[in-house]
Amino acid sequence: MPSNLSDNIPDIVIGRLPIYLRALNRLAQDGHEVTSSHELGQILGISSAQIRKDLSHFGGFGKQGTGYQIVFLEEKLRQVLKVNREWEVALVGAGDLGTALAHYGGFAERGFKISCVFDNAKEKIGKPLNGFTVQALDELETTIKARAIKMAMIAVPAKAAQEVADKLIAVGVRAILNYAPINLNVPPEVRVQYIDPVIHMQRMTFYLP
Amino acid sequence: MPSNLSDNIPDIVIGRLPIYLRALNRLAQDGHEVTSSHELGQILGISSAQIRKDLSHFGGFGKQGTGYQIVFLEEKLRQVLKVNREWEVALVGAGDLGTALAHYGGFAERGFKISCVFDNAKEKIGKPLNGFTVQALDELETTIKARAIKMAMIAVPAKAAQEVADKLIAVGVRAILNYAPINLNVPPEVRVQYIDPVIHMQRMTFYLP
DNA sequence: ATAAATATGAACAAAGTTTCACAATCGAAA
DNA sequence: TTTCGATTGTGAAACTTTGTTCATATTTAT
Repeated sequence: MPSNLSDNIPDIVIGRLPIYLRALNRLAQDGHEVTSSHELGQILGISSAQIRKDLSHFGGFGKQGTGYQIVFLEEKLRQVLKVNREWEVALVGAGDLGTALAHYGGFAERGFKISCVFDNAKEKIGKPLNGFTVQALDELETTIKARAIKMAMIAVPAKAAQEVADKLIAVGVRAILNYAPINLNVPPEVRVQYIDPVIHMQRMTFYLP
Repeated sequence: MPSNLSDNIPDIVIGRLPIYLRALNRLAQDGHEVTSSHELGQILGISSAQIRKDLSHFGGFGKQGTGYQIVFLEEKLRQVLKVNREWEVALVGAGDLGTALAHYGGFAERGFKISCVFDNAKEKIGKPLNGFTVQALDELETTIKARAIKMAMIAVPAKAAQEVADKLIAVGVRAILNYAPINLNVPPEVRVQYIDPVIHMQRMTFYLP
């Protein structure tokens, strides 16, 4: 009898759900209506048993003999992941990277709406950026509290990242996507995900001759 | 008796080494000369035992009672990861993302030199981009083979990514950093790492109230 | 010199994750 | 209606990863 209520699902399982969701999107776009754990596993390079076991944490979404209805499974996964609604996201840092993130359409498309941008450089404050006005860091507290924003992206230099994170957490942010190449120290109720492309590159060179 | 020779080290261990290296860099920059598994663990939120165990796969780099000499350990980790030299990298895709990647200084700084850029859009080919000239995809084979390039980044739309990957692999690339939001099908001798920021965001919303 | 404190590396134990294997179920076809 | 092939969901087994403990080595303080 599986349950949706924090059954203490392993984090590694949660980490695979967005990948399943992305593959299902693609299958649906390509006109498929049903799929199977075997087919999904083929696409993703994961065993079919693992996919079935992962999904079974949240309920029986498939039909024996048939497989999974793609749109139904997508809907269920969106519910589980809480991405069946729009999330407002604060962006801190309006340098090259911050600017690129503000312009990237993929966030809004998939439910994450960047809704304010902060920087502390005088020459950037007040400038328009893809529909926003870059705000001073001083305004971070007011803006984020007023909108009850819970998610943020950090795109500032490494030496400023911890301080920015502390500020964000103090005003209620609970999930941070950190592009600064540094580990953040955060309390346990705050989630952090890291993106540092060099780390990924260094992880691959080990296997090269 | 630990060995550097592919002792079949778990990939998860390899994945942590770049993170150790990044933290060591930072400690060195801050003027530290030695550290301990305990201190590193504090910084990274990892147990000290795990750090010692990970490192012991490659040799005894520390001194009992003292800890680890930072520059020595950095050098050893660079050797293990094969990042104690410069790697040439091909970039495919000169759109917004590709352009941002070409301009990002962090790759060259840490040993990954983007040394050619490809796109198939007529209006981009021949244009200068941070010191390179954007080349047509037709020239991919000649250029990559001539320079014996083994690493590439894919920054093209999802629908083109698999085809690009196939081309790259055919001409000798063995490690791919894929920014397209799609899983690539590759032979076992090729490593792929994925960067899709939305996936990271979706992984965090599960834990939000 | 000696004792106390610190820290590694290795062996062992515990916890967590993945795979296996199969009963139960479904839909289609004879 | 019965049979057949396909496919799920799941408990048990196998495997991987993490954490604990301890013998030993080094440094520092007395």
